[in-house]
Amino acid sequence: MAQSDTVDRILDAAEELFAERGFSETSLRMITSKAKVNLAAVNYHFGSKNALIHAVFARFLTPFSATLEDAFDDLEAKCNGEPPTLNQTLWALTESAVRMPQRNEKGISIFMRLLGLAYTQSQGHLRKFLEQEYSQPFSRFMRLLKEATPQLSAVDRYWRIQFMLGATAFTMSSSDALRDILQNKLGVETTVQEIAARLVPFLAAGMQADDAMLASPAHKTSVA
Amino acid sequence: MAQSDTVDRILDAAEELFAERGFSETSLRMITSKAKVNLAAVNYHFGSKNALIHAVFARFLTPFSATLEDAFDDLEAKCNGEPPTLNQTLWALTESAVRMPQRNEKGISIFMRLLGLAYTQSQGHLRKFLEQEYSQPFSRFMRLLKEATPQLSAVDRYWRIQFMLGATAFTMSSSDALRDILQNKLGVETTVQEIAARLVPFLAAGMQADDAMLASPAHKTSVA
DNA sequence: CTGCCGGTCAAACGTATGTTTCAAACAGAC
DNA sequence: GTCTGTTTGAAACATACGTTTGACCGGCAG
Repeated sequence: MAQSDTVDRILDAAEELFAERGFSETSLRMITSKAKVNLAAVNYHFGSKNALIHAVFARFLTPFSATLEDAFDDLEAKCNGEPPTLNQTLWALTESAVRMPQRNEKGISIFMRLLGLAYTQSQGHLRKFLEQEYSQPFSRFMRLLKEATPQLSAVDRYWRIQFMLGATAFTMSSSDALRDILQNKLGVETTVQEIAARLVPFLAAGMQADDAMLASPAHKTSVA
Repeated sequence: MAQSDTVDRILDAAEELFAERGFSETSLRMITSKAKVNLAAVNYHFGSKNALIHAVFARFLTPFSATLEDAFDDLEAKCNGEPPTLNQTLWALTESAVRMPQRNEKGISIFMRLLGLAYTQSQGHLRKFLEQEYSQPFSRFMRLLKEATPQLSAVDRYWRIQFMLGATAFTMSSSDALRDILQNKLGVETTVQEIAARLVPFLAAGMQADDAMLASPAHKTSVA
């Protein structure tokens, strides 16, 4: 699972602990004892705890954003000229995520949880780091979304994108727990891929919802 | 804004600081100095920091769950026998939330953010507290959702409820930041009520999405 | 062999945290 | 006024944290 190299052992342990417990709630001492390295090693190799957090993200996010750019290239090439549909865009994203080489069986769900935490725990430094390091693929994804939903007003699209992000980040960030619950209650096994396969139609439908009715709940009695 | 009573001043300050910075990232000294009370007052009146967190939630959640039960009562009475629709159920929830008497102008958005944090920050004690204190209205909401979506399999419904929760918790938990961004980018003002009014159709559409296509992305080229 | 250098180690540093202590101030009852 | 129980106040406590230090090790060039 882990190379004997100190740096990788630290990254592996940190990744897992951060995902389990959050950033502030995970101490360097937990990390170094799980990684079986000396406490000082973190500051020696990374400089600070914050820098370690950044490194954990960079290790996954850098190859991922490259993969994603490729997927978007392919998609746009295949559509020559026409803007890709919403479904196509969403699938390009989820497939890129799923296809990433995974360090272990938990792999992607760990990282989804980290992304969710990054958004929720208002760690200023992290948000700044992610924004200025990975703004390009993010902007591109936003542009594709815009072109795939020309019928939406800018404001509607803005909010619905937030809703999509929320459903995704939240679900993925607790996908382990949710999978376990489902396993116990209904005896069903689930993979991250299957969750994604359920999530995408949900998102696409919500994104393209027809909101004839808005603002007031006067239509409470209206149809399903 | 706040009574001169020590307990309330602590609760007000804690509520605001927790919402801004999270639980672990907010120290008792921040709270007591913002509330202009002595440090020891927290442990005197509440017993511990965790108990203070619980009290912050209870102050809002207890009256809210009562309001919600009433709303569900009304709804079921109005439908005599027939199960309420998905839209009706969702609106009953959001209206109950919006109608809660608010301590100040931030009111509900602060509390939405706290609820989001409660779910994300894996503070074991908090989740346990919420589950065993407010399980009844929660179960009732789940039952209504089930009756409003009989066409869904148990597994589908399970996941889609998670998606709804995610979109809601996530959006509300960062609703302040999102509102500010929107204000700066598009010059649009937004209230929590308006966000809810956009969210509900999104959720309803996603919940009732027709997933003829599932599992495999072979239909990548299929329609919007 | 000597000198060096990247890496590891145990120990300590300074600071911040949640909690406790105990005396002082207060309020209401008698 | 005095007594009694409750609430505040300043200070200390013990612990945990992120970070720094300086000694130590092992391989390798000269």
